[in-house]
Amino acid sequence: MPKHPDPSRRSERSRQAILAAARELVSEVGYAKVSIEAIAARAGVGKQTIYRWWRSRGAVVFDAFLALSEVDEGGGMALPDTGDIEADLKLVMRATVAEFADPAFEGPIRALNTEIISDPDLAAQYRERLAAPLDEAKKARLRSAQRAGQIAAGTDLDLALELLYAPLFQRWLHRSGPLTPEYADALVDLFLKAVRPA
Amino acid sequence: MPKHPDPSRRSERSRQAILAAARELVSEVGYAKVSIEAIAARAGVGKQTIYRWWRSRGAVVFDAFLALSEVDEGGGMALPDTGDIEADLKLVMRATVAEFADPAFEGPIRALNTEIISDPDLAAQYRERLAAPLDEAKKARLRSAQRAGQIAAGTDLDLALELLYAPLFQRWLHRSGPLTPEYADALVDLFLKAVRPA
Amino acid sequence: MPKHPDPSRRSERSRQAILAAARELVSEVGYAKVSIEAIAARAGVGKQTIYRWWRSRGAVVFDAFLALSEVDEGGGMALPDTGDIEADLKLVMRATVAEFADPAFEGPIRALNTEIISDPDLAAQYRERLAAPLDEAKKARLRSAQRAGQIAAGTDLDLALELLYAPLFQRWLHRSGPLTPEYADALVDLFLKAVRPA
Amino acid sequence: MPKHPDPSRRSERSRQAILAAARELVSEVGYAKVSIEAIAARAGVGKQTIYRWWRSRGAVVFDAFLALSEVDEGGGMALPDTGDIEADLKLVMRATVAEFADPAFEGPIRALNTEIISDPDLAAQYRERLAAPLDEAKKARLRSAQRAGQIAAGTDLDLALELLYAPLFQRWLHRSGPLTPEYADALVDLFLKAVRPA
DNA sequence: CGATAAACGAGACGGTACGTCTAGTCTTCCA
DNA sequence: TGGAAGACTAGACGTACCGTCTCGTTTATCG
Repeated sequence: MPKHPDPSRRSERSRQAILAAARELVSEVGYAKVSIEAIAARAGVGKQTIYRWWRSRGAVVFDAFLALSEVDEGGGMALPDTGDIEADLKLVMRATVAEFADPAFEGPIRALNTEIISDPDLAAQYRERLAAPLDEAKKARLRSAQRAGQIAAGTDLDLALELLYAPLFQRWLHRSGPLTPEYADALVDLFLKAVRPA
Repeated sequence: MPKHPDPSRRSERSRQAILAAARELVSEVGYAKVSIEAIAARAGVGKQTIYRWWRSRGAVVFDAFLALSEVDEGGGMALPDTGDIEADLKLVMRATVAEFADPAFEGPIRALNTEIISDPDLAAQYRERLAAPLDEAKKARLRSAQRAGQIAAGTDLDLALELLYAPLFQRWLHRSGPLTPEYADALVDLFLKAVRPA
Repeated sequence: MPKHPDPSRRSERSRQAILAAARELVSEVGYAKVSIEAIAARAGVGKQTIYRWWRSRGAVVFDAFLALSEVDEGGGMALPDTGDIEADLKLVMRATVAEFADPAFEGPIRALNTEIISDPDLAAQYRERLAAPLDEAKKARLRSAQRAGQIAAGTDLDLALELLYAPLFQRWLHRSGPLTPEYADALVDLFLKAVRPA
Repeated sequence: MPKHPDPSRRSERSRQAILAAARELVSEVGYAKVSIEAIAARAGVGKQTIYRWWRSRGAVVFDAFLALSEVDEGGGMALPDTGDIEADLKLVMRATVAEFADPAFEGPIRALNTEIISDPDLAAQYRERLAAPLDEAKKARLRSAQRAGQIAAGTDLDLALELLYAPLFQRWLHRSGPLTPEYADALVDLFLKAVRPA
């Protein structure tokens, strides 16, 4: 029978120290070389305290970055809405392209995806805690465009979102082509053609 | 100065044994738990023989599956071309959806992507040896549709291909939604709207 | 400053539970594998309760067996005295030999000696609470033999006792020879030769 | 099936480093606190190299001291033989008493006995490699005394040896009395009385 | 055709990290 | 307010692999 520790007695101080140590180590030595041993040492924490609350090294690091992202965005979050869906989307997609090109994001995001791919549990957490809020914000903008008659009324917004973002994501993940502002623009153009009202 | 072994003296018997052992072990215990030690033992081979010819565990396993795929497809490969681009694409996309759902492919493909994400070298090999031929076949079909006036003349086929496949790939990778024949159809419909002639 | 708990408030129920748990665990898994953790869990007691009242794991287990032995023998205890010192000693030594051969005694006694060797404190307790009463009984019988003129008047009884028992003990401890009734007899013969009146 | 490593490939350098480290650590921190981890670190050796060649921590430390003792004594070894068995034995026993009192020997010998008590394997090694040669030398002296008519012809020399040494050993092990030159003399007197010719 | 040099199987080596276990301390909560 | 419960820091346990490094043993050209 597996022991279930009592979360009410959990040390918040240790939890924070562990997440901070994980973040630091990832950016210092890279995700692949971060060990639970090193996190524990850096955090001034017994290894058991990590094993008690996380299933795996992946889960710790994942949590560390998720916590970071959740803090960053907080609750409210919205895409620009000038009324011009094309301009707004190009702005956003160019920003996204730039973000993916940022070496500081590169490592952690790739690490995140590495974990997500083969761990359905972490994938679910990722969707719920990170992707879902972002997607909702994006869909809000698309809905606004729908109301403005710029996007067809019956469009499946989940599918539309994939159409817009997945090409960019895949190109980045597989390094199968350059990520430029022009690419972002071309993608938006094609996307808008696909979803415009008949 | 790093020693460069002479490929002409390489033992083909050992090479085959290693790749076979790698494949077997991946399907038996899962990619993450396959070790070079285990591959060597299973193949009846010294560890050094693996280190001599491959850079990393990822490279071995990658090679093992690449070799498998390359054998499967051989040289020629073409998508169906009945003249009806919509019907042809839906057929292909439904088949792709089914393939991704196959548990036998699931594991290895996820493992492959795990390696690719953080190893640019393997990513390049993947593109050249696996993705490129497939993409070429797909682009050939799209060109045929272009000639038939079903797809706009100026369309960037690389981008178009991403528009068609990336949404499916991302949904599978992140498990962010169901992969059904209906999904395949909806994706093709949206895609064709995006690339149809003005 | 070390806290000295008030013995008057000590929970007798906990004490008994701890000693019982210690005894059970020793006979179940062997002395070397008994941990304070396991004793506390088995006794349904907090670890601190053990640390409060005992100095070490050895002290707990030692106490557990000492308590047991003290109960067994009670107060009165005497060697047989038929007037024939040779016959009486051979009887006693043969019994002792048999006791050492008993597998049920083997483990605990070896464990006891392990602790005693390197912990002077436990050694002192052992002498006072276990060895002294036994030795006193044995010396009583020797004194009786002295009075009967079977043992020299000036004999140092402490040394005599060592002469009689230490060879047997050492042979058992080091497993340096067989422990048989014949051995007991031979030992008694030699002993009596050493201590007989001039 | 337990793996049996090939002794011919064993690194003598590592073996020596391990034994030396073990000896150093025992005298620095005491036997009880010596860990395999520490020995490996001190010796500049992987832990596996220790586990490959020794069964337990006890076995390593044991070997370390046994190796030391074996070197010390070399092959030849004999007790003094002036023709006066009483004088010779008193000399030897006084020396033995002094040796046991030496704090530098105290620790290691107690540690040795701790291991021996509960590990029959080590006990056997101890008898063969350490005790047997010493006992043989002692028995040689007793045989010489037998030939000189100072000890009864039929005496069982193994038993006699125990009679002579076990009391001293037990008193030291259990700290049950003072170890003085006078004690040594008294012991020899009693011993000689036991074994003298009828 | 015999030497000679490479790749080979095997596996010991110094190491790192694993995940588990226990020590001994500290904290919380209950009776 | 003492004691059960158990989370905490610390660190050893024994195992699994890492990548490197000898060892002999094939093999396979070349002199």
